[in-house]
Amino acid sequence: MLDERKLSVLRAIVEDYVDTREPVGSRALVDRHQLGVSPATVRNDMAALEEEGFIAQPHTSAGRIPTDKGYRLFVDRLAGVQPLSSAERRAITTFLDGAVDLDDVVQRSVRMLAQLTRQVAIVQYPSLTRSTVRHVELVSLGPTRLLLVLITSTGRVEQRVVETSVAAGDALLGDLRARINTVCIGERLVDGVTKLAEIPQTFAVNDRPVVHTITGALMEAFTDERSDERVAIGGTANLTRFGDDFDRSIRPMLEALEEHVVLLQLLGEATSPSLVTVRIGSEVPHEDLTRTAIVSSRYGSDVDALGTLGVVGPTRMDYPGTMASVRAVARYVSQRLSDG
Amino acid sequence: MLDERKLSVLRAIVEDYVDTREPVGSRALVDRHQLGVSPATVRNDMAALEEEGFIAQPHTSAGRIPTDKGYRLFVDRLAGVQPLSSAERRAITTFLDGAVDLDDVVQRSVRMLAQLTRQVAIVQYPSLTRSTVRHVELVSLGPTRLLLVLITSTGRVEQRVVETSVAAGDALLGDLRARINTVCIGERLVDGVTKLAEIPQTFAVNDRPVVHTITGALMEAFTDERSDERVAIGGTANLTRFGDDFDRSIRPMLEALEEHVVLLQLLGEATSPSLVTVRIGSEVPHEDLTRTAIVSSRYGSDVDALGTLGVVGPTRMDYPGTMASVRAVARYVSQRLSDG
DNA sequence: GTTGGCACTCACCCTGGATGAGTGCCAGTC
DNA sequence: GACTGGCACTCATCCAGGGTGAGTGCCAAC
Repeated sequence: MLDERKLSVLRAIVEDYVDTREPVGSRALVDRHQLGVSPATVRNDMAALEEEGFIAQPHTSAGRIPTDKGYRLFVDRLAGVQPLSSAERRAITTFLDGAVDLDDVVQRSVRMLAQLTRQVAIVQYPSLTRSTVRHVELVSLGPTRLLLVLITSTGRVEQRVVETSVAAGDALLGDLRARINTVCIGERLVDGVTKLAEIPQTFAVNDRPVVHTITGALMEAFTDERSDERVAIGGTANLTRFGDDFDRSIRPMLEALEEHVVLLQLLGEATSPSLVTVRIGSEVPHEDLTRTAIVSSRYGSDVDALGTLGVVGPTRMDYPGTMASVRAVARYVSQRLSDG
Repeated sequence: MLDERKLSVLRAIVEDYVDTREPVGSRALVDRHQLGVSPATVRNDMAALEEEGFIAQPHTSAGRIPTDKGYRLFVDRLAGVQPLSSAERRAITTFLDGAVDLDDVVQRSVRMLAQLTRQVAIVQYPSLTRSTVRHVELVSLGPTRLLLVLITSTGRVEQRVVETSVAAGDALLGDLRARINTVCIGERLVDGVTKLAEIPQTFAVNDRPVVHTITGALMEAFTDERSDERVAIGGTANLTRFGDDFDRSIRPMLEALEEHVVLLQLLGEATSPSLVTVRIGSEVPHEDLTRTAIVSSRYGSDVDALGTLGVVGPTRMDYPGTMASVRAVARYVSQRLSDG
């Protein structure tokens, strides 16, 4: 039903449309590509492709543009993997190597991704619950006031202030600090919680209430879901590059991008690391973004994803290039965060 | 030269133009305001105001719009201070009280400000160098690897990884940690640096190189200027509300907003806390933002500003309302950060 | 100093015809 | 049966031209 040449025609249409932003006609197609057939033949193929729903006409006397279904086929079957240039690889490495801490890594990744793809980039901060504990610190702020500091292997720092009903002595605090760290360091936060729960029992009955308050607050910090919701966004100026009629819909798109929770849903459904997920137009589960495509990838180790990153752009985007960039940055971030 | 009525006319023009986004003519003016004179008289006043450069005509047969100079006069002399409604005050307090840590305070402030003013909001993270030290922690990551953690009174956390040439024993580290904290806690970071510089001499000669490496890295963290450059932005979707011809210039504006360093320059010139600074159109020292106005205020104690926050909007904005919102949020943030 | 009247300007809107890219269909060719 | 050239048709886009009306500046009168 879809022979080789029809697929070539579809590929050519996608490529030209991505390039020129204009509906592509049969004549232009044979001029720009070596299809070896006449415009009339291409027209027949186009009619067939339209019949199948892969391309459409904006209006009667215009050329064709790919539909979401067309892009989908293009991505699944036609897009060759286009590796990054070595210059681009170098740029990623040198720019991101300059980061001094986690915030910096995330910020720079967003910038890099936005610049490489010339689209809106989104990077989720590494999930807290799936990170491992590097260190827990208890800082006394006053007799009954305590600052809890949690440092994860990915470099995230979380803090909480706790009020205890009675003062906790320095000796007790030191003891507790040591106990917590021996038990938790290297554990994933989800696992650390169960370890923390057992700690109070190992203390003298008198001390248990205070210890319980502290470990309780720490357990809360370990499992705070809100902390998993942090994202960084960059390259919003590229929204305007979408062009033409898209400018009208910038508003809702910007609004959607500010709704970080929504974004995370969109990104969250990406599959395993090293795989790049593409969602196109109507496949995007958000009303205001049905005219966009989302290219995303998880980062982290293969067994345990830490977070997701990706870009949002017009369905008319350079899929092979974008996918390559997203994959490259995801790989870099994975590696960077795994060895601290 | 500018009698009372001419000023009223200017005020009326500004208010109507802000309201309707359209050049305002003499008839509309007398209809909407109780000026007590006829359109013809208003026309004479308008001619005088135009002569002085406070208003202008987009084209011959159109109404008048205020110039930057006109807005300036409006802000300086005509804008009554418009206090926030008690509902708005409550909204600010309850929403911001829910913040759990510094990141949260900043994020929520940005959102609040963007929502109140319906414009693009910018909040600078509290300056590191002007904050005071709450706690310094040394975490051993390996025999010669150390994680330095600095926590400030505003809740900022900075971290650095240091490699030492020789291993630092636990006793030494404990000693050093205690020494650093006794000396630095409560000090502003700028002052802490000088205190840190004296620490190595108080240690045994053998230990000095290691101690020196550590305090050196810490001093660097204390004075890292890049850390002062963090800002949060929100409400970019409101850019599209600028309307009309502004939509064209969204691109450069978004780009300017992504250049955080530039933003800080713009904000940085704000004066003391509790005062609100307004820069209008050509007064804004950035090429791509000459069609915008910036309303900003410092936050922090009166003697020592910690950072700046504000909004960027079209010169055609509700100055009294915006100034009130900016002042209110700045006050809240000042108070919130001063008592941790 | 203020007002009503009046001529004038000019952006904006609507209309209608010309233009041309692109299509679908069909008869003819390999 | 697949491909091709020719041809009539469609329709968005562009451009010119006339009408409309908001708003002004000026002037004479109050």
